[in-house]
Amino acid sequence: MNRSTDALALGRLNVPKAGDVLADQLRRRICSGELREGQGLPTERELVEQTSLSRMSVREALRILEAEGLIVTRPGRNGGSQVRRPTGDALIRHLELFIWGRHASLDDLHDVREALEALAAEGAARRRTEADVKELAEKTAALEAAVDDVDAYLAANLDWHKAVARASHNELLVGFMNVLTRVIHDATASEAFDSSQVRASTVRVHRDILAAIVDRDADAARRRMARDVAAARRVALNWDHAHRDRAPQSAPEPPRARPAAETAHHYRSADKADATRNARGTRKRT
Amino acid sequence: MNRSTDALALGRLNVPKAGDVLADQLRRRICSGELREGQGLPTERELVEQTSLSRMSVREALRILEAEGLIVTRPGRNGGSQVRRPTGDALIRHLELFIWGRHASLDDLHDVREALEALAAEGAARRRTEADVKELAEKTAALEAAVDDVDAYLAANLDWHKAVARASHNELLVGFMNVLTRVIHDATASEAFDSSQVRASTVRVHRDILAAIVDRDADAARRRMARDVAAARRVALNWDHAHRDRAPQSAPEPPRARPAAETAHHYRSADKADATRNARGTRKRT
DNA sequence: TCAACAATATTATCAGACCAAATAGAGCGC
DNA sequence: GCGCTCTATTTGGTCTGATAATATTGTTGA
Repeated sequence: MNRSTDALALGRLNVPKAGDVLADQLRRRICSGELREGQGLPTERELVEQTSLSRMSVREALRILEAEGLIVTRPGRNGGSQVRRPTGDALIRHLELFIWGRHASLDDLHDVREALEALAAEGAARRRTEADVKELAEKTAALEAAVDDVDAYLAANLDWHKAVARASHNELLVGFMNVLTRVIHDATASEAFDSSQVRASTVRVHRDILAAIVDRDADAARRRMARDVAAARRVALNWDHAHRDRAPQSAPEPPRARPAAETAHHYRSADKADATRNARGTRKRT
Repeated sequence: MNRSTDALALGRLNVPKAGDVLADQLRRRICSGELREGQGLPTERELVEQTSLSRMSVREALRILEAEGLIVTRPGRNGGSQVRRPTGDALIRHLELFIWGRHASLDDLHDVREALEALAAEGAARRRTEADVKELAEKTAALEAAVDDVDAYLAANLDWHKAVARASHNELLVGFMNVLTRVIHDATASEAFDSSQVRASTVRVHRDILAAIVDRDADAARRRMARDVAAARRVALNWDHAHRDRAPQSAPEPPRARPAAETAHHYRSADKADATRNARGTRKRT
């Protein structure tokens, strides 16, 4: 055939759209510090004038930045777009999608979670503040108090692990752990923890971990946390293997390899920090 | 004042826009498996008809999903939107923005990476196949061969680490490591590894790790990998501290703390799989 | 003084058109 | 028949202009 079939093979040539390039430019200006947090960005109509693009393309650019968490934009008179530092929320959303896209098996998820939980415990032992200790003590007490109610116990447990991650003062770790614990939690039948003996034992281990964090004993914290998480994994997977035949809840047949991790893990309104998805849009026209 | 100033304080009430709710709905349908990879999604005009929204809102929804990596959309006759599993690219972008926003987190990033690399080495030692060993041996040899060229060495190094993750047969881990190594690589000045002594030592360690993986000695693999990555982190950060005063390339004063992570981490055409951002848009009107 | 109301700035949305790109298929020459 | 080109059609990409919703600000009257 004609030449250049092998050399210079530039596949699929991604043509950027108008909104994309504007978003790129604005993003660069924001990240370079030229536009600071707080009030920034011209109004849409000013941008239209400056760029000589259409309103639509300008809005697309703003929408992209908004999805990235770089700006928030409000309607109304002193409205417009303000520059923001991205919080973890957007990152978490994308992490969740990423995990979904990988069809990771529950085993894989647990492996990664174990590694990160251990890291969190270690970091917490190293960098905890007094306030962290206070919070962790409270969460531990709450966990003990909830030991008789399976669902309350699971929620408290989730909460406790998140608090440990926070105490490590590693924001990235907090984000990863939030997502992982949530996905695993959603994919795990709560009946697996229906044994009060299991729960009591976990509470004991958690108290030991807390002690290690208080003592700033990073090594003990890591070891104990690793054991705790591994135990939880065994409990969950054992139950899962024993009851594998339960009815799939809604999707008729997730035909991928490992159905356990596939079914239920998207958009649960489980715990805190889920306010973004609440407001029901009751403002469509007739 | 009037009542409800304290109780029922729902602040800032996030009003979702039309495009958002459509995007949510489509996302749910995609993630539930109702829409599968490959051809999917109706055309824009069909969606307009079905939802009785305007073309603009429909396009906003599609643009959101596209930014999330869930769909790709191509113009032209058999064009339209295809469902895709998100690759790491979108996640990489958001991770970079995130660590830009929390300016202290290059350290955090390294912490997480250390934990995951160790896990990868351990998993590789446990679950490697003969093919994995063969590939790892090749990559190790390539690394040795590239020891004299800094850039080639760094690329080979990246490649080697990815191969280890693959050998662990944990899809999630592979994805995470791809993302993390890429972000760290982009944020790290290659000059930091300008010492051939450092490189030679790293090669030696890598050979030891490979030996441990071949022997299925998970513990040794984990330990050695942890040491290797920690050493690399020290090298990078030391260089960073020593050269903190170099001129920032364009922005007059990035007022945040760590300029190293600020300058060069967006849109690098470093290694493979970066064909998406090349095409220069030369199609604006007169 | 202050509460209701009008003016206004700004985003959100709609509507309809036209442009550009990619493919399918007809037509044509060999 | 085979392959090329050219045209028609489908589809996303963009523009224009107008209207609605929303939030702030100023004003006015009790």
